[in-house]
Formats: sequence, C-alpha cells, structure tokens
Amino acid sequence: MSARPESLRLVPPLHRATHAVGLFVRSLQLGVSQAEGHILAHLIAEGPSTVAALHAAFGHRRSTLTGILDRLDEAGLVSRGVLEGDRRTFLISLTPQGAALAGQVHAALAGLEAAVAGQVSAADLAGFAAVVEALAAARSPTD
Amino acid sequence: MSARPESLRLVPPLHRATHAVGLFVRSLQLGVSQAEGHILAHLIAEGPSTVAALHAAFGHRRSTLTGILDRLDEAGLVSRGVLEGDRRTFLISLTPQGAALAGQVHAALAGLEAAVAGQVSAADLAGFAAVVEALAAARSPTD
DNA sequence: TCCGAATAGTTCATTTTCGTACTATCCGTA
DNA sequence: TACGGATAGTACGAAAATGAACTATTCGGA
Repeated sequence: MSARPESLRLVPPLHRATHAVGLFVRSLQLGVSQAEGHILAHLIAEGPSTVAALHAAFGHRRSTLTGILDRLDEAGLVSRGVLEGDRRTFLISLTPQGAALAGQVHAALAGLEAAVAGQVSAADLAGFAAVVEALAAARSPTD
Repeated sequence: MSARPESLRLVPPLHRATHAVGLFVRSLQLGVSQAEGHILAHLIAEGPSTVAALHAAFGHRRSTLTGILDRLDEAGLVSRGVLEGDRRTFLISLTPQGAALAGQVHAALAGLEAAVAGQVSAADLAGFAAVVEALAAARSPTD
C-alpha cells in the first residue's frame, strides 16, 4: 500500500562521495587507514592539534580518537606533547616520519580536489560549500 | 622545516556534513543506527533491493551488509526473499513494520533536505550535485 | 554436456569504533 | 583557600565493521 516516497537527492550522493574518498585514501597503499590518513592530513595542514580539535574536525568520538592516536603513536607517526599552560591537554604533533607520510596523503587529497575543481565551475564549488555547510548546521527536527 | 600545505577545501567539509547527517539520524531516536537507517530509507525509496545494490549505494563491505541485514531481519524490519530466476541472490524487502519505520526515517531525511534546500539557491544545489559526482567519480592517481 | 571462471552472499576471526565511567586539571566564586 | 562545575582525555567492555576464506549458483565456451 505505502507508495514509495520521492528519492532523496542530497544524502545518498553525499554518502557516495564520502565512500569514494575513503576508497581513494585506501588506494594510496600507504599503510594507513582512512581515518588515520585524514588525521595525518589534518595535522600537516593545520599544525599540531588537540584531541578536541580533531574531534571537532572529524566527528569521531573522543574515545575513538584515543585509539587512532594510540596506533599512530605506536607506529611512530605522531607524538603527544603537553600543552603549555594546560596540563589536561595533549598537543598531537607529527613526527618527521609522520610528516613525510602525512605529506603524501595530503598531496594525494589535494590532487583529488584539484581534479574535481578542474571539472566543475567556481560557482559549483561555492554551491557545494554552501550546501555542505547547511547540512552540517542542520539539527534534529525536535530541538 | 616542511611548510604547511594549503588546507583542503572539499574533503573536510564533506566529512563534517556526513557526520552531521549521521548525528541527525541518531537524534531521531528510532532505535536504528545510522547505517540501518540509511538502508531502510533506501529500501522504501527504491523498493526491494539485492545486497549488491545496497553495496553499490552505500559502499559498505558485503560482509558488513550481511551483519546489518541480520540485525534488521532479527528486528523484523526486513525479510530476505529469493530472487526469481537467480537462486544465488536475495531480494531484501521491508516488512510492514520495517516500512513504517523506514517511512519515518525517510521523512526525517527529506525534511532535512528540504531545510537545506530552503537555505541555499538552486544553483548551489546544482553545484553540490556536480562536485559530489566529480568526487565520486575520482579514482586513484595511479590508475 | 562439462568445466573453469565469475557472481552472490555468508561465516568467522580480527580490528575498529563506540558508550559509559573514570581521573586529572582548570575556572569561577565565595 | 576551598569547592562545585566544566573541560580534556583515557580505560575498558560491548557492539559494529572489516578482510579472507568459503559455499552455492550462474554463465560461457570447448
């Protein structure tokens, strides 16, 4: 009985794109997972970051980040330093090894972005930014 | 020494948006996870689907989908029927219960999309579609 | 018809992620 | 200084996602 509703137009393409980016990172064969790769790329682009900053950037649970950082730390790619003036806070920094790897990940992602930018107009890029921002700002219908 | 590269402009916002949509589904409090919610929404929008079709739509591993479908099946929300003419293939269908729940998830996502659409221009939406499609079509730099 | 390759999906052990509870530190105010 | 509340991050057990190996079925050509 229930008629099929209209297909969604934003959410499924968003998922496909996210998935494609994940496959892309994986295809680099750099020995880091998708999550780890994005963390590395963030660190080299933004500099040393706190766990909270990474949490805000990616949305992983803080406990998940602890695990990811444990692995990166154990692999010698990042180090946890104390933040001057706040002993609760760790500042996550890339080691030289980590920076080298992060550079590769970041360059690959930048290449991906450049390839996309070459295929669409500046207005399209602006539209993407606007829609993505609106999605990210959206909240539950009940609050 | 290594200078910071330019920040990425597409990939991080993409992740934030995907994360926000996940939070949105979770906030519905319908008792389904993000992944389960999206599967349900897909099924009600597209009709009965094979595992392979869901795999193509979302990018989960086939074994991951088996697990998700096991849970949905156990919860009485979907059923696995044999596909006429190919006994390897299951056709995943919503049960009446599943359809009711899927309708709620779908409606909420449609509401989210409508809210976004109300905040941006038609050109922005077109730009989003173009960029997302280009991202999804992107491949490894080495192949 | 027969057989090898391809396809569809599952099973199972491992890895990753998550939610909750917890410790440590900082801030503001009395 | 003391103290309640907020913030930063971790520990740990449970749930979910993953990859590799496997079964069953279909397809295509000799």
